[in-house]
Amino acid sequence: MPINSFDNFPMSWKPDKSLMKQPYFTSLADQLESDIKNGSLAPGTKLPPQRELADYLDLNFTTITRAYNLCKKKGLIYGTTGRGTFVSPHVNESITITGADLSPRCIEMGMVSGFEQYNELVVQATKSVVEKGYLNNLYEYSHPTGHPHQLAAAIRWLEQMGVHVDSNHAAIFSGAQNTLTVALISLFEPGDKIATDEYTYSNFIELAKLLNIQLVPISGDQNGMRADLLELQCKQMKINGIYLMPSCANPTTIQISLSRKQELAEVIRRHKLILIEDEIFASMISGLKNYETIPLFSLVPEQTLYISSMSKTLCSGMRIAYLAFAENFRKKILHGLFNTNIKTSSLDAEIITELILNGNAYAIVEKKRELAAKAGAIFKRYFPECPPPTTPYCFYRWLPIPNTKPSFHVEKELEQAGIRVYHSDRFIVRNQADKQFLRVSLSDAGSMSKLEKGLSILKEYLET
Amino acid sequence: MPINSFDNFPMSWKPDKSLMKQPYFTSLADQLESDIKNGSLAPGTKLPPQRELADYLDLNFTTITRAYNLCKKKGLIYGTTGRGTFVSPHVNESITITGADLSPRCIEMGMVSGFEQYNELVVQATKSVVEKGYLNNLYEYSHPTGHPHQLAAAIRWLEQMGVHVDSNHAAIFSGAQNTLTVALISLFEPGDKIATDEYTYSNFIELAKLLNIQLVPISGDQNGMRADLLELQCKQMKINGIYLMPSCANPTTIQISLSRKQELAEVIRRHKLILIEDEIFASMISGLKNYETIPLFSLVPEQTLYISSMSKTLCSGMRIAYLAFAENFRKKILHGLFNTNIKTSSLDAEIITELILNGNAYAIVEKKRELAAKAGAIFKRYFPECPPPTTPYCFYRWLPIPNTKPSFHVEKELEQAGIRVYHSDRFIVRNQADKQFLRVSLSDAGSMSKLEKGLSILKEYLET
DNA sequence: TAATTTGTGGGTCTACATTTG
DNA sequence: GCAAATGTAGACCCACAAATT
Repeated sequence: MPINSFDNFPMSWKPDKSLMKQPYFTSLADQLESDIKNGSLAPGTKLPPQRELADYLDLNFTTITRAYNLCKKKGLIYGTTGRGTFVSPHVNESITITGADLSPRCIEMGMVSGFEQYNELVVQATKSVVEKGYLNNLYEYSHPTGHPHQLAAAIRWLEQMGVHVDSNHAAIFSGAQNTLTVALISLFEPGDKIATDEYTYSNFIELAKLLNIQLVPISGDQNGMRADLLELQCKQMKINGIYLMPSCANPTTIQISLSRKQELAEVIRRHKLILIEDEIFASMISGLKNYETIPLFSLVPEQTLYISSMSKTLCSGMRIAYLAFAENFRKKILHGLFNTNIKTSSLDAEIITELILNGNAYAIVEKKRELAAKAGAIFKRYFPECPPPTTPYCFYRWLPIPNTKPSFHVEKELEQAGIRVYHSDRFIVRNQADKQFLRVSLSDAGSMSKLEKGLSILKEYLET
Repeated sequence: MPINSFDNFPMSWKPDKSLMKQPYFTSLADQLESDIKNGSLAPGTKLPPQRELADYLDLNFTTITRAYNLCKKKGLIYGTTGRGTFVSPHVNESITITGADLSPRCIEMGMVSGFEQYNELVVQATKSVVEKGYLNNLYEYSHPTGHPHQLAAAIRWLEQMGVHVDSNHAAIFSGAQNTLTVALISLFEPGDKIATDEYTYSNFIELAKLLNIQLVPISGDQNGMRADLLELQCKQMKINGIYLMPSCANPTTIQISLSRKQELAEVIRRHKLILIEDEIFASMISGLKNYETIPLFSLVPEQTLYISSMSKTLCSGMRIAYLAFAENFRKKILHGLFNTNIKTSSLDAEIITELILNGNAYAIVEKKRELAAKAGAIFKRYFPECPPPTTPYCFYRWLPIPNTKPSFHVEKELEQAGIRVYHSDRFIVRNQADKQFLRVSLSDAGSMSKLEKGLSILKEYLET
């Protein structure tokens, strides 16, 4: 997507003077919003500078600032001092990834919900929970953060990820997305800023947009987000938090190196950022000798929320995630939990607890590792030139593609060809990127042969 | 709580001039916040007028406005043109009702989770779901709004409440509070205003506070919120939505009469308010000849979200609620659902579905009616002078008490005496009230004899 | 009823920081 | 490395509306 290169001669956007009425700034913002929404202002377009528009409309330029601010709050545009104001990417399409509406003749390589082949073990756990005969207790209203024995299992699980907390500093939530929601609502205000990777998980981008929280992208390299650039950005503006997926960034598959973690921790501490450490894949590498990892939680415990999702790891139908938090977040997080969810399904929590206690959780992880390795090998056969993920057992790949077609066309054409994959534009936090990628899920095709079929369709598409 | 009657001579609040530094408005807001939080400014206190403070601090008065605005956004204070600016009620205590931390020797008459005696039927439903052998399907990631047969059951249930929608206009959520969260996030912006009764559900008050949504209390009478006052308020300011619990307001037990519903619907339509119709108890009276009720949803369908919670009705351990919505909310609501929850627990949804399909949902409702009637009769024996609820089978009572002690002392003293009940101050939306009440839950004592014990403790306490 | 008090909303001015050329 | 372009932030002024006296 080229930035409008005519710059401002003539003005890239001319509001209709006749529609302007007091209050001017809302009137202007409304026009801008509708022109963005109806498509006459495409993502990436540079808007006229505030002073120029003010001149044109015969207003003080700070009135334009106010109009732009309204749209900025809605995530429609963003501005950089010295450079200008631009229409945000994907303002019109929702980039949310839901797994819904897939045509039955299409192979799923978009969604990453994580190898459903071993749900049978979860079914078994369900049966054994039901047979134990204490369901009645679970069905009463109590223990909104989780029943004591459920929390104990959660803590045990977290310990294996290197996160050590007691039962007053952990709680059971309804899945990772729900945990993120509560975290953002509880600890941030509308208008706050959170640093993220340049590419990050689409549903987090959308959630931030919903809550009027601004994401500030920080560039990174093969070791993860660059700490020096984070430091720089923190000096420039008030950044309130940072969102990271250290063991396997979604979608880029980058794992943050230990030394980078230490550098980042330093900056996080210095600028008092609230760190949201979203670990969907930590369990895949924890316990592996060669991939020993330590959570950022252990480096800056007093500022970190550590999220361990069980949905991808164990079973996507179970909406369970564990959150570990420090004492200074305790009151706010629990307050947020009570007032947004009241509590998590006791039954789901119990089933996951059963899986942890009877050891099958580990069996599932082990089997998913095997599947991930197998699927990864297949992928490598088709795309040997694709840079391999820094993390082993990653459930998806980040495939560079030629920069020829408008991003959403690529998705559509591939869907017509019979596979669903997601384009890098869905994951982009702010600016339009110069490179393009596809996130290729290896875990949801349904079988290895379907995966293989899907990859061959993809390869053929990219070669023509 | 008396409004500070010294008015402003000397000023009720003097910020420390030496602490003022640029930017003044944040500096001032910070001082105000900390003085409210540390208790030196009590709820209800009238703050100095903006111009007076400005004079004192040698600033322009709109700079004070900005400082006040910051605190207003946080819900710490509120202002009325012509009258002044006041410290909000319960700024320091969380009024959230969670059911947690009840001392074991205390009888629960605070929480209203709703007669857990029939959870055995839910256990049965769980077993039969497990035996059916299609759990594997439920555990895969699909149908984020609910599986088709689950939605079909939901629609059937909603129909019995007089709400008619198709499967594209209903979705399954993780309980009523979660539905409210998604509704507020999806359809409102920070700073928006929602009209409510003068007393309303505490967790809704807290949720609104969390999301920076302002609640505007509208007075009512025995037929519910007064439509003329709503009209008046809508003319005065931009109100974006309205929150009602028509069949049984929590905590006041008032049922909105049919004619009042029609008047309210008229105002709601005229001012294009988004109506959140929260029906926890509709199922208790639906189907009863003498209490026929029609939902506001049927009067202004295009502007209404109808929430039917299953947690209180059927089983509080099941986090399931149904939401019915009109086409124009569809996109936003589903977008909100996907990005805050991803989806609801399929297992919980399936169990509730099973209960609806096998008829036991109705059996549970019928049995809870009996319990509610029985508990109500006991209550009447102890407190014959307490005005009876307009709704039959209400799970709690709204008991007027003498206006002698500071509100939260009453709760504490009663807890020491052996019962937990909640004081009306917890439910108050804005101003301090002149009358005081207790909300007395009849449904959670555990047994009728415990309830009776609790009521006798309460009676004794009130008589001394 | 008119005058006063008080809060709200919107537009303007100035200082300043960052990016770009 | 400086000047110009450009966005950001804070304070001020004025018009106005509602509540009080």
